[in-house]
Parts: sequence; structure tokens; C-alpha cells
Amino acid sequence: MSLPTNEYIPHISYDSVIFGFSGEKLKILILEYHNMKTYALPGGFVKMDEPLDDAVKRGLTERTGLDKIYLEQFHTFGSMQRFKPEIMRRILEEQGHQVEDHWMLGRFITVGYYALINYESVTPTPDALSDSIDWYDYDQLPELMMDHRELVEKALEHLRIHLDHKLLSFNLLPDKFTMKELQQVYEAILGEELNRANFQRKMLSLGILQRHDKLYTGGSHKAPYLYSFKKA
Amino acid sequence: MSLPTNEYIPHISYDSVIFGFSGEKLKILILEYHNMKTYALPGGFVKMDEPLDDAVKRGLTERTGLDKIYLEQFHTFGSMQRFKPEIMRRILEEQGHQVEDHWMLGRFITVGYYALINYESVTPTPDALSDSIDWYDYDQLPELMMDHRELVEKALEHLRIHLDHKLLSFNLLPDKFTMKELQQVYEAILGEELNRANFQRKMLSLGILQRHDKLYTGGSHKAPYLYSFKKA
DNA sequence: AGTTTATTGTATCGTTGTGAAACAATGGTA
DNA sequence: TACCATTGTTTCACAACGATACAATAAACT
Repeated sequence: MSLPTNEYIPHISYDSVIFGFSGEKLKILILEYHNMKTYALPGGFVKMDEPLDDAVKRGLTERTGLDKIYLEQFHTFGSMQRFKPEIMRRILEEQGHQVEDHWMLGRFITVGYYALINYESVTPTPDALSDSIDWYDYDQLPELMMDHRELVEKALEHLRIHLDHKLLSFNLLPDKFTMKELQQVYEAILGEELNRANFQRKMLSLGILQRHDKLYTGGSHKAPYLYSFKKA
Repeated sequence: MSLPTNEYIPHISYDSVIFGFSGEKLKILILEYHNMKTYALPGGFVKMDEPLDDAVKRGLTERTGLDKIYLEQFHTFGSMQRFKPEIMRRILEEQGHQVEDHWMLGRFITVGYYALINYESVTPTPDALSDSIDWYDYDQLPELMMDHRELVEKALEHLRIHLDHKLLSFNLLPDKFTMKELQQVYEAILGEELNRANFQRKMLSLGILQRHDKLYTGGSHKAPYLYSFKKA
């Protein structure tokens, strides 16, 4: 895997908060630089003649193996606090790159995106500079480099506000799911418990759910229906 | 007034949609390049060691004469459609600038901000490249360069969504205003008429309005109260 | 087969929010 | 004093919502 050369626009980057959902928890994909014990969000750069959105999609596909991903831009970060050339210098050195006057040591303004993906369909793959990439529970994130924690918070804030508005929660679930699973996604994102009966009433009243066969799990209780989102 | 040199970050710009309100209409500040009959949003560039937000505030203060302005970032635009070097080349030439390899001819990713300001307190001032700056009714905007029309629409969309959430409409009004004026701001932004009684009930129930003396305009009818927003 | 238990689906009830309309108050004019 | 235009408030029907209760049912246990 090769390091980006300066066919890329200098001083501009993107970072992505990739949300997944599993075991009743909201999860985020985090890169690690092992030797430095440093954690970061997956990100990348924009080629000179490449649309910004395409650059982000390209990076996401590389990190996740997925092709069509729900993606939303939420904020662009341009403070000077995020200019920490020493960290980037050490990362480059660790990987044996020529460091003097390297374009990645400049100041970067970064565009934040978040993605919602189906946890089970992903095969996380590290990028050229990092050693591993793994899922972390949102409430057990390691300390992240630069302002990446702030990006996560702002992404989640944006997601919460738009959760109902765009009905995007289904991107975190498989094609078919139970009402309970859907509720758990909402609860994980909102960080609060919801009333079961009212949640069901609300979701069904929206008229966007298709009811399928029941799911017999073997549990000694009533079997839940499976639902899918109606395609518009 | 001098043209920016390359103490600025290349390939990054900002553009601002500056909203005002007057005569029951929502208005936007638009720059004009007279000789080219071209219209554009006020924008600018970010200095190498300058926070993005500061750069935008700097530009807004220069354009409006105002110091403290309600400002919100809404989206970053990075498509290739917005790369139109011929237009920028002609603008530079019109102003008698050296054009070959000029850094402003490169591709730009632009960060969109919108501002809400009190129409009456503004003294609009053109920038180094434009000939005039004027208020235009939102529903009578001239054709704008590049994707600036798209920026306006996206800014307004963002503003509509957050109108209630952050109660920011008061930034468009003087310190004291009548309920009717407040309603007119809402109607101008939302683009629809609202029920007078219900609007009043809603606003008063929020508990954020301070009622003052009545305003006697000389009209032969009941005088309205003046209100101001309670300072948090 | 009947009973029990855990879970899901639905109904009910009181409260709150909202749209539409009516009513009341009031500053000026004829 | 009657009238008009506008503003402030109330009313009423209805939708939305939170909390709770009730009904249905799949499997396990007697």
C-alpha cells in the first residue's frame, strides 16, 4: 500500500465517523498506530481533480469493503488547535517515510463526514499509515488524536437531530429486522430509553415499514414480526 | 484595497450567505462585477495561520461593518462543477491583475456559512475584486456565478431546519420588535403564512420574550406591544 | 393437554400541542 | 358616539404523545 503523493490538494483532508450497530451498542471504526499507541478516525485526502464526495466514498470503500454507503457531511473543522505537525511527523517516521517538508506536515482543514453501515457486512481494512482498524463502543472510545473526539461528538449530534427527519437508522441494520432491534438502534443513538408501545405505534404510523413473516428464535414467548423499510 | 497574495491557503475558500430582513422580505447581500454583469456571494480566503471561523468573521466584518454577527457553517462544497477558471481569469483581468499561474485560478473547495444580521445596522462594502454590493430580495436574486445559487438554497434549508431549535430569528430584528414583525421574519424564512393567534401563543409559551411598552404608531387601531428576547 | 413465563402486539386514558375560528380590547377616525 | 383596523386572548375540535394495561402467543414445564 503506497502513501499518497502530492497529486492531492494540500491543506485539505476529510475524516469519517463510521457508525455501526451490534450487541445493542453503537460502534465506531477507529484506526490505531500501534507503536505510537495513537488512535484516529479514518480519513484521507482529495485528489486535484476529484470531487470531495467521491474522495470520501473512495476512502470509505477502502476501509470497509462496502460500495454503497449512507454518507452525510456534518461539519468542517478549521481551528489552529488541530495543527499538530509533531504527531504527523512521528507517524510518518515510524512508517519509514521521508519527512522533511512533507506535504502532510502542513496545516489541514478537515471536512467531517459520518457513515451508517451494517456492522455485519464490513471487513475493516487499515490504511497506508495505520496498523489496525477496529470497532469501538461509542461509550468506550480510546483517546483520539487531535480534535477527532470533537468530530465524533459533532457527528453524533448531527445524527441525532436528523434521525427522524431522514429515517436513516435502517442503514445500521440488516435488510430485515425486528421492531425491538430498530428501537435499540434509536436508543443507542439517542442515548436514552424509549417506551416500547409508543415507539411501535410511531414507527408503524409512518407507513414506511413492510411487515414480513414472524421470526421464530426458539425463545419461549411470542415471536416478533420481521420488518423491512419500504423502498421509495 | 489590495488583492490577497498567497499568504493564503490555496484551494480553500469560504462563501457567506448574509441574510437580512426588511419590508417583510428576506434579503441577501450580493456582490457585483459590473463590467462582467456577474453576481456572486461575498467570500474570501483563509490565511495560513488563521482559524477558519476567524477568516469568515474577518470577511463579514469587512463587508458589513458589523462586529458581532450570528454565524453558522452549513455545508462544504467540493464538486468539480464549481471549477470555472475562465470566469475568475476574466475577473482578475478586468481588475488589471497579473493572471498567469495566479493561485486564485486553481480549483477551490469552499466552506459555506450564513449570517443573520440586522438590516438597518449594515453599511455594505465591496471587496477587492468586486464593484458593488447590494441587498437583493431572496425571491428576486440575479443569476449567481458557479454554484452560489446552490449555496443560497442550502443555507436557507439549514436555516429553516434550525429556526425553532436555536431561536435565532431575533438576529434579523432590532432589539425591540412587535409580534407581527417577528411573525413576518418567520414567514419570510419559511416561505409560508402562519396563523397569527397560534404564532403568538407559541412564542409567548416559550417564555423567552420580554414584553415592553406599547408602540403607538398613530394607526387607528390597537397598539402592539414591543418585545425583546430575554438574555440567557 | 393444561399451566406458566417471557415477550410482542395493541388498546386505552389522560395530558399536551396545534389549527381554525371566534371574541375581546383598543387607538385612532368620521 | 359609532366605526374600523389591528392586536391580544379564548375556545373548541382534533392530533400527538407518555404511561399503563390488556391481549396474543411461542416455547418450556408439569
